[in-house]
Amino acid sequence: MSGDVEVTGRARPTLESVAARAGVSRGTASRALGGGGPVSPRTRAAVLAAAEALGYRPNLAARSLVLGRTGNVGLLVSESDDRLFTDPFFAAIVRGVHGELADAGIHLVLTLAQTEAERRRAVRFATSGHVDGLLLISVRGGDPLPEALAAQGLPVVLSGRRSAEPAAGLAWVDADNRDGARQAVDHLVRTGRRRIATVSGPADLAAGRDRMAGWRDVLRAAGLPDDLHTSGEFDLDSGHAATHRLLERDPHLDAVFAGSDLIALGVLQALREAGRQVPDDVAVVGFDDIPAARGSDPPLTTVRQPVEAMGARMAAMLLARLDGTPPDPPWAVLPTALVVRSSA
Amino acid sequence: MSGDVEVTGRARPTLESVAARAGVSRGTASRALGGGGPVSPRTRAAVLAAAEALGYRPNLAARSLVLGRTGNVGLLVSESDDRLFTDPFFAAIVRGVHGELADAGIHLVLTLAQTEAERRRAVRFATSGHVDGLLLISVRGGDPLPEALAAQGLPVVLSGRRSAEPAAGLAWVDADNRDGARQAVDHLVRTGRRRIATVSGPADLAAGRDRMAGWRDVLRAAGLPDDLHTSGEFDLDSGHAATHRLLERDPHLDAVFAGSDLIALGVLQALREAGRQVPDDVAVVGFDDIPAARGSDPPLTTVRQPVEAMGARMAAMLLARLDGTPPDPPWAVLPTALVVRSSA
DNA sequence: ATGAAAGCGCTAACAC
DNA sequence: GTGTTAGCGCTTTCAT
Repeated sequence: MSGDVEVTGRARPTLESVAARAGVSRGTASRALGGGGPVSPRTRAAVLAAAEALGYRPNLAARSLVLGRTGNVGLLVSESDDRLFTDPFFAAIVRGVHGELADAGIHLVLTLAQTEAERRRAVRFATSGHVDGLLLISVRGGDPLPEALAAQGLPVVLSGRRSAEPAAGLAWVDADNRDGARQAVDHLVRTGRRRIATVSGPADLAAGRDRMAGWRDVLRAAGLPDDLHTSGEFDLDSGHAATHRLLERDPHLDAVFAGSDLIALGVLQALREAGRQVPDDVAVVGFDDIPAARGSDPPLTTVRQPVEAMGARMAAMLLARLDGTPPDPPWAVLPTALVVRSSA
Repeated sequence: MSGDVEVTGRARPTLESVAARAGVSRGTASRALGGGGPVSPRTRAAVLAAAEALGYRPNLAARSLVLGRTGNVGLLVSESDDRLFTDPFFAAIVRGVHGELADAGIHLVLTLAQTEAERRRAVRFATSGHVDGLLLISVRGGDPLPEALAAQGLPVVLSGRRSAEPAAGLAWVDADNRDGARQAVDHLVRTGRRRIATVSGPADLAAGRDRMAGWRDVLRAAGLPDDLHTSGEFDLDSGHAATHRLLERDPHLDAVFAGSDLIALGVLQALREAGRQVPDDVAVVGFDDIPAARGSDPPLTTVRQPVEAMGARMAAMLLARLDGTPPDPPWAVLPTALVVRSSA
């Protein structure tokens, strides 16, 4: 080959070259472009024109070095489970977060932490000065990571409920899982169901616990038995296996509240195998409203959570904190809503 | 409140402080920690100990400023469609990409570009020196973005087939969509189907076109008619509506090859409404193997593509390019595989 | 093998 | 209002 023809032959223009072309000093050019200092309209116009002509883009590393801020926030997916990768939750969170950050000119740096080694790397990353703050997704109950990070002085916002008095520098956003579950089970009770089981998600994820608690709330209030429950992962196999166990314990159960739509799909499958008609013999309600929920047979009644809005809210809370106005209270609970289709 | 107790009271240790503690100069400390220069074992040990004791983390902005590299690569999701957000494709790509980058100590900066305004912002971002290279996801056929970016001298790798001779600095990775479609339709033919329709994805996405081409390949080779095709988006409604149209055109069709699993779910729904049994009256094959594919009634026969591996490969190609060894050829096509369940 | 010094591109404090 | 200057923290010659 005839050698690398370096297309970017001319080096990127610096503030220096812009200033030179506009016939001013570097400091003035800096003020004209971004800073708040006083600049005459004439000069400003000249600098802007020069920058435009040269195609000037500020060097972010240099800016970040002097400012002590990076203009980045991290999104750390503490993914011990596969949930994020089996439903579109992750993508929706990202979309919400990104929308909010982009408006503020902040960039999103993504980090996954599945293994223990990756977790250590993620901590190093978060404390390396690469980001000004951190968003944490899918944190298990006893996980010390958020507090550890916040203790380093890094602003942190989590998805998923935490204690009502989070540590300093720590905030959280969650969907109202408990109320969503109540709506779902309430719907079952009002439509005449009496033996209502639940297949809930992992007990060490707040979402799993809260959805089960909502189920129990309604049953107790209605004076109905709350003995039919099993928990597992948020996936199809969990739903499938659990339903067969439940059916053995009580062949006459007439409803199942599933902790997620994927679980619900497994429930439907098991009910088919057991010869039960849905919703005639057994009603089924899911949670999440994933796209495939509309395509099941029958289409799934489920609880929708505002995932994208949750992402946006997390980002907004972090930005507020970075602006020096920590949100008070340092948490937010977003409403969920029942979507009634044919399965219940 | 009693004032901000700045927990990070002591400023972050710099190389200077490490050097001081080790009793050497800043330059020596730098060499000991990372650089390749000659350092005596004694000195190196002293510097390492000092760094450890101080909890030293290099300032990335400073390093990036002097090195002219950022240690970041961008993942730009040029999402004109909703596909990434309705199936777990996006998450799997991210996982693959991240795994590869993390090993190289490179960070992933995520950018979405849905609207025209966001696209402009994304271009500014990509050319702002914030990233050393760019990964592009979900690019439509005529989109000039990749070439424009590559022309700026930015190394770019796309997901999805491009011309066989991509522009300089541009590379791509794709699944073998055409072959996957061939496997699917071949399976239909071998199991006795004769009126095989397809509901394909968008014609301006290579994946959509290639899957339809594979369908046609097999039908022509088998001397079967290839007139039953419609195209739409990669979603459930497309599949649903298209199937009703197809059924009108030929009530006797005995198989449908769907361009995605979500389409296939819509197809199943429409077939149920039309009173057709699957697979007895009509066989259905999907594409992607999303988690919900196992939960449909009947479970979906589908084509699996190695999404995570595609992400990893994209990242690997970009890293190679950044290391100065551009991959040759500048593309990769990864194999797909038929997963037979009950729907065909 | 080590120290001194230059400089990456930028902002902000300080003179004028 | 504008120019000058001093760094931000790091890597890398160049001497020694």
